[in-house]
Amino acid sequence: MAETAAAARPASKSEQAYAAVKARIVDGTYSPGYRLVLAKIAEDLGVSVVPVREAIRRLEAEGLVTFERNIGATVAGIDPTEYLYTMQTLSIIEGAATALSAPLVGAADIARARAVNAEMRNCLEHFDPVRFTALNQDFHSILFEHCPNPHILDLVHRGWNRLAALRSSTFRFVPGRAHQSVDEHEALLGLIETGAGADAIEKAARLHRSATLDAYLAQSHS
Amino acid sequence: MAETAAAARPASKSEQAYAAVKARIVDGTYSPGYRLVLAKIAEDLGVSVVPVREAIRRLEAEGLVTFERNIGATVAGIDPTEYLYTMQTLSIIEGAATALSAPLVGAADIARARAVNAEMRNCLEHFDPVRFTALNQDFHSILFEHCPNPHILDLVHRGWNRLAALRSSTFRFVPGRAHQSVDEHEALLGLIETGAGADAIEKAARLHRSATLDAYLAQSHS
DNA sequence: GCCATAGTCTTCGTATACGATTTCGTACTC
DNA sequence: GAGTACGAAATCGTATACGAAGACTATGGC
Repeated sequence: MAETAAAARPASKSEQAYAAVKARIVDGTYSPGYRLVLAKIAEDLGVSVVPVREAIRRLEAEGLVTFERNIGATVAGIDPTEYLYTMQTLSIIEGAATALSAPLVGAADIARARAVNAEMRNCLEHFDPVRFTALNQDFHSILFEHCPNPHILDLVHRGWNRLAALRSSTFRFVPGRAHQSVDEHEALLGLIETGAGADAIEKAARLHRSATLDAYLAQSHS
Repeated sequence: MAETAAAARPASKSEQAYAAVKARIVDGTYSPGYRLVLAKIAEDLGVSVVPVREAIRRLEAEGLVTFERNIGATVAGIDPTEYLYTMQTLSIIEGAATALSAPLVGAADIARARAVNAEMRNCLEHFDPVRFTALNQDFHSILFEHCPNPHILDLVHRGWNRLAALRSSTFRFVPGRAHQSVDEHEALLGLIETGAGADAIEKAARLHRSATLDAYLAQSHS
């Protein structure tokens, strides 16, 4: 990584704190329910509490942590209904983003996506839920990153972050869904490739995600 | 002891600052492009800069202000593309919220909505864009407030706040759209009343909003 | 007269300090 | 022995202070 001397932006302490805490939440160092103590984090990062406070509040706004007045912050997650809400929201947002993005997705992008999907298919044999989930994110990123509306794109990213924070490599719980998911990916690519209507693409992308949610719900209710 | 309303805690300075600044943005005291100087706001509110800083950052996360490092904060808005993005996002989110909310909307709600719409129709004669916009928000609120997914509901509220901040009583620019809008409201109520499918309701709600956007675009491009 | 440069001034960024609030532990009473 | 009350420790909330970065202005050279 290029901290290329002078060219590197010093990055404010707030940013550093934000990135550091977010990374630890996403990678699981701070698991859901973990108590985030301002002073401790500040010391760990070698900064004062003020920037850390700001970072925590930003993470709160994104829904990665919950904050109670005079009590402190804890890493959000765990709650299954929270997972449900997040998935449902993401299904809507991501569906829209994918549809808006589709006209801007070129042949090269399709090829890349297909390569990722092939990797996912390989992954099905000796199944690794974490790797599969990572590839899944790569795949969908290719499809929605061209979305011309920055607000929607931002919401999609927030949704993915929340899911990551919830530590729900969903496929860990419903491995059977993985196979079907790969097939749906191919179908989705076909729709985009043939220039299908925005409605069709949106519906397909949305159903793709809500099907995963349904699989999870069916699993956990049994 | 009992949580009597009177004994309500004074609400943190951060909250006060947040509410105060937000109110001034929404009511137009701070118009788009206005330079928000931390020290000045802090003095006005009789607090220190730290809570104000936090408030500004929260508003930034909501998209009501933009913030540049070492430069300062300014009230967001003005930019027509920003308006476009916000409307498009809201059309998607509000459409989904309305559809999810529909099964929970009772006869009493329908009646209230119809009353509001009647007022809007009256309003058409001696047209007051600001009042019309306010009623419009009331109308839609009735339809989406029952949305069971709090995330989506939150996103809808953020969208409306952004629109308010942009000061675009859209109907000021496209008064001709108002009449059509009232009719679409009635159609939407009909769909909900007759228990139409979620797809139909979502599509109707979304089109209702994007039609307003299209009218605005057609107007401004001419 | 115009552009470049230096100096100042405003405003943000962060550290430190202190007061406020909550929680936990301990001792005391019934 | 259980419950309550008091006190200490931990943690958050906010004020103040100082250093740094950007922007304005004035002055000098071309």
